[in-house]
Amino acid sequence: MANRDIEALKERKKPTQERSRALVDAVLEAAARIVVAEGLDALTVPALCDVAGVSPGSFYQYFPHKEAVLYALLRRHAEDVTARMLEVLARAPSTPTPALVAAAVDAFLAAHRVDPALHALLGRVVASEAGPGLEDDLLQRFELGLVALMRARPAELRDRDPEVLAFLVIRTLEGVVHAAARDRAGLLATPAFREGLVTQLLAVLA
Amino acid sequence: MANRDIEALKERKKPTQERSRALVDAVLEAAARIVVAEGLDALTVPALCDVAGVSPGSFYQYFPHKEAVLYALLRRHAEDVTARMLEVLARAPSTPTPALVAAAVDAFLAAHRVDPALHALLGRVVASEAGPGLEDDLLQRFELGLVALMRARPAELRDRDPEVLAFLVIRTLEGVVHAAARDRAGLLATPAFREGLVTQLLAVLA
Amino acid sequence: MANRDIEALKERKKPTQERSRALVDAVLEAAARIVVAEGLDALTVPALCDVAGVSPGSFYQYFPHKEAVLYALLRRHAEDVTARMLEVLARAPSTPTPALVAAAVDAFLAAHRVDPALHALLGRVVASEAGPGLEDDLLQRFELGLVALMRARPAELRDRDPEVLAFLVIRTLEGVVHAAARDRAGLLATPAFREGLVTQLLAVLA
Amino acid sequence: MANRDIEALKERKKPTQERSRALVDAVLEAAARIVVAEGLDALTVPALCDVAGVSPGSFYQYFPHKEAVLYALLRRHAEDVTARMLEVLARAPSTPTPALVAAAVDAFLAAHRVDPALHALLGRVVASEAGPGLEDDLLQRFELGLVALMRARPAELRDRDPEVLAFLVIRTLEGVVHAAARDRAGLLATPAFREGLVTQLLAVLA
DNA sequence: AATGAATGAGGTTTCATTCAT
DNA sequence: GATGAATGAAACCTCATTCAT
Repeated sequence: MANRDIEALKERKKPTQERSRALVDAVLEAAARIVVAEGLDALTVPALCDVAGVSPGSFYQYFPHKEAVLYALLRRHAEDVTARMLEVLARAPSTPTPALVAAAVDAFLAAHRVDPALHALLGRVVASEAGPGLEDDLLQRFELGLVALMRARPAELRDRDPEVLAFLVIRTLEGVVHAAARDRAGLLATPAFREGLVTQLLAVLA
Repeated sequence: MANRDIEALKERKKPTQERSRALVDAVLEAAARIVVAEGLDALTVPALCDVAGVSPGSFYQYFPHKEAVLYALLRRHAEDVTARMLEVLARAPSTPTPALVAAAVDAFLAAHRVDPALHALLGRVVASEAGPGLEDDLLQRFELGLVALMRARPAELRDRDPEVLAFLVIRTLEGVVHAAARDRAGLLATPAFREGLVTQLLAVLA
Repeated sequence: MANRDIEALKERKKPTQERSRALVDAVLEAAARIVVAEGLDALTVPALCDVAGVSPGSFYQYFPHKEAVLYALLRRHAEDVTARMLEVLARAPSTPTPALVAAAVDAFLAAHRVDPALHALLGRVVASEAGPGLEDDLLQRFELGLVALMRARPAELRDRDPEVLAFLVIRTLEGVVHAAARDRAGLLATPAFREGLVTQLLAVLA
Repeated sequence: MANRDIEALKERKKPTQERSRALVDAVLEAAARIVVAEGLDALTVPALCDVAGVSPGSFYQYFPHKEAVLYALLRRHAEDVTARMLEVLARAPSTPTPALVAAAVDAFLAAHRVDPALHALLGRVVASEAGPGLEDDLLQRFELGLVALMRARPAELRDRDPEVLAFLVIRTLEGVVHAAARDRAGLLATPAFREGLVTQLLAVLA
């Protein structure tokens, strides 16, 4: 799965029609199934077309290249997670830090409780292939939100660099939750796991 | 980069001669360079052979398949990291937890300061491709060491599950450090980053 | 030319369209030409594609593997021969044994007069590579027909085992005719050759 | 297994030394084993060297190319068979035709009762690859002997062409016996099979 | 707008053969 | 004379992508 021109992602027809939207959904659905069941290498265009019930010609009318499918999946996931996190941050002003952190952890865990295997995989894709730049606009909104939040509570921030702390918090969440999703799916719903995460992040933030 | 028979890794000739050892090293070196510079998909056998100055025939005399190169790289890294961590743990009896955690973080950071881009890739991508079982014997020795350590300090462990805590600690280290290695290499040497990590892990462990 | 999964033969697309039928024919034609001119080892996929004017991609859309071409050629030949022989056997009830044997020999010779070099190769090499099971359904129908015929003439069969006799007859025909096709193509049309074969087989059957 | 320069066969060192003779024997032995057990395609130089316990360098000191091994095996078999047949023919003057034919069939069957699978395979090799020219000097001595014999019995030959008859006899023997060796090894020792062959050949010859 | 046949580049791997030691 | 590491040509086959229908 090579790195590909991310800018090309918008070049193709936007699936505004109802039928086209269905096609795109079928493809993404199929991609998720294939990738979870057989791994990234099984995500070939023929396989995708077979599972999605779509012809290669149609496929290439909505995706500029194969990688676009993964990127779309990734964006979907990133949007979901970011939305949940921003929602939590939005409640920040009226919430004490410990409750806020707990809520954030819960939101993050909730986002990863649906199809954890897929999310773990997507995490890997981000880590390796797409690298920075794909989901960064989303991730950064979260990071910026977090930084803003911390700056708003200088007593807890003390004289530390909020950007470093935000980086730590977000990457810890991602790293640990994806690792659990991949290797110990059972942990995801465990109170001990959640408590640990909350403790850890609270220590950083306050 | 498909998952491949890990058992086959020992089937090929061991490079006992000096000449062969040089060949294997050249290949690993080349693989690291390619992967860091152009990504996992650029790691093809022809590319590998070109960069390493080796013929495909020779390559396949020492590696059962292409993936074996990555596994070898991974094992190398895992051995390095584990050795460092176990060394720290060995000093445990006479060291208070905060100093221990700081030492562990330092050791982990030190291990990732050489070729951080490669390590980020290895840690997150290959480890999961190869699945559990490749570096597990190494990783688990570290995890078990950590669990033992925590059980030896029941006052700090309280009634929490040491295995969950060990998982959190190790995956946090991996996730955060690899993310930094990939996206913000500058952070790796920052005191703020190190402090943050220590604080975080200490919060979990004590 | 390794033995290959015979079951896979039906996995590929059946050439229903006119265009595809032409492709398959071109490939078989090319295979016959190559094999006769340069031997079995010259039958490589690149050579096949070059001669047939087909791309490897297209080739593999209609043949599951290289061997399938030979199998198809073999089946074609076996079907031709078997059809001719069964046709002769069908006339059996009203025909005395000598005339029947003469007719069978003539039919067999006629089948091998077109492209004898190819048939010699197919008959002796491929039949055994593919092992029993590829043309067996065809060959056995002939063998069974022969057995039935002999049982219907117990005076001539006497107390001998018809299956052994059928084996002798069929393998003699094959062996001798293929040898002639290969080494002395001139013989195939010779009355002396034909008479000799008829005499021989008649001696076995009556 | 490509066709190769047969003339090159004598280019290499003749194994006159005792040690060399052992090497050549080991290689031929190994080749027979491989070919019978796994088929012609498994006869690779590495496999041959492994099984024979010989290094490739040594191998190429005694064989000009891989094919030479098969040719040597073939020559060995052809020499064995021809010797047996000529021995039978040598007794001809004092023996009536039926007894002679029976003796010839017996000799031929005896030659193929040792390692029939190998002989069936060699028969195929002759048929397909080496073609005419490899064992022909041997085969022709047999054929010529047979022709001479028939000419010596003009009453039985009548006005038929002895060369055609010799061809029929020899190819029948080869074809039928090799087929039996390959597909129905059990038949080789059967009286019914032997009787059938004798009857058949006798009908041609007398 | 959809289809799916065709393309052909290119990847992995093996193996016959040579040659330095 | 023997070894076995090195070579590199070449085979098989897949797959992303295009384009005629």
